Amino acid sequence: MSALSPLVRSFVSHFGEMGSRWGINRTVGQIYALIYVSPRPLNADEIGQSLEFSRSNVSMGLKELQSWRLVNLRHVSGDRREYFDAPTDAWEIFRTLAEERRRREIEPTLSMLRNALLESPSSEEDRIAQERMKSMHDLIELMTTWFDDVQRMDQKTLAQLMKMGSKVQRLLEFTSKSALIGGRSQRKD
Amino acid sequence: MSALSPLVRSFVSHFGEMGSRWGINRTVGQIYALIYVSPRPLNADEIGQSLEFSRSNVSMGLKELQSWRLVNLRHVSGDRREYFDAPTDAWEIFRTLAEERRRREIEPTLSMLRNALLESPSSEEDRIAQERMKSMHDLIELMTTWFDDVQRMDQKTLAQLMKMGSKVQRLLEFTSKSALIGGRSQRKD
DNA sequence: TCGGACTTTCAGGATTTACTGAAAATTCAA
DNA sequence: TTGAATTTTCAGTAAATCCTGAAAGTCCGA
Repeated sequence: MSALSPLVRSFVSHFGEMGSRWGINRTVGQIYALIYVSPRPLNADEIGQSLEFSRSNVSMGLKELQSWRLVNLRHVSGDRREYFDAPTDAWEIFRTLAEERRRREIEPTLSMLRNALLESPSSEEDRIAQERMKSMHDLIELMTTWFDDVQRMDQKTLAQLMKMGSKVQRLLEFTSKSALIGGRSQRKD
Repeated sequence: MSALSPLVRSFVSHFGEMGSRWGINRTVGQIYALIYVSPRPLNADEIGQSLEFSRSNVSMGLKELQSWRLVNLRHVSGDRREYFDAPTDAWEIFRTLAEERRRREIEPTLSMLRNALLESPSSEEDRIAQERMKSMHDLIELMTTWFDDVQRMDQKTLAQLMKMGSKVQRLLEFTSKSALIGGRSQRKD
């Protein structure tokens, strides 16, 4: 990690250390951190030099980050090399991460559960197992549907909702009495 | 995986395969899946036999699952062995998981960011880096505070809110006009 | 306090994952 | 086309992680 300020260095190191907990490796975490705080797009050589990784390692790390949609490929005019920067809008990053994790970590399970629930249980044990799978399935489905809905909301509304926190409860109590706005009567649940 | 029904077997295998994406290992994933669908608490020997893992591996896996609070230790009267079962309430499981992930995967980063934001930037690059760290910090803090709030809500309200989905937007628009319920005016933001 | 039933620890081997350097592939200007 | 600049691939090695069996530890009834 040559020529990095102590501030950036500690940020980058932290992302390296946390990487494995977050399901990416040390290298990928550090590359992301470096790009995220960089004031301008970086090319692979710069990254490799700053972090002291081999050129090929940087190349693979960038591929991984692109697959997570956490970095953007840029071109600098008059330069053939590929430059990378990262979205800086925290909400956007969060949404991207959530989408990707959903696709990789949740959808496969949802689909396995759906299949399992089609079988007819052949024993009491299986009946109970299936019952538990169903409650897991239903919660995941509720949450992902909700997440879809939330994603469709504009950022301002979302921020307002989050800042309200649990006060939204009072609001719901009030409206359910006055029947101003109902739930989703059309949805089976 | 001896003596498991095909239904349970495929559920268990799936958790094994997904384990690494979820930040646990294959063994731990499978042990959890087995306990989750089991109609009664299981002891370590039963688990080891069903999954064909060594006794010591089961022991370590159970420790890990206990540290995630995903399994409960039980005692069966007249039996000295330790038995384990898993909470079956999906909401409870979700909350537990969210709390533990927060503690392990988010809090350390939040605290690193807080430290980094105390420094005074010694260059333009550091100033920009710090700015980006601040927006990351602020979003994480907003989300975790919101999560705390949500956790305090009862399950019924929460389910209602989620089922409403993006319709909550109309509700917020309505109330902000009527000024019935405000945001958190006391919070600096 | 002995001994057996049970659980945990841990060193070392097995497996998986990460990383490198060299070579191949691609891209583009001339 | 050619060839220099750049990126990607990949086989081999390094490192990390997982898993096991053996031994140590704990617990409790007799």
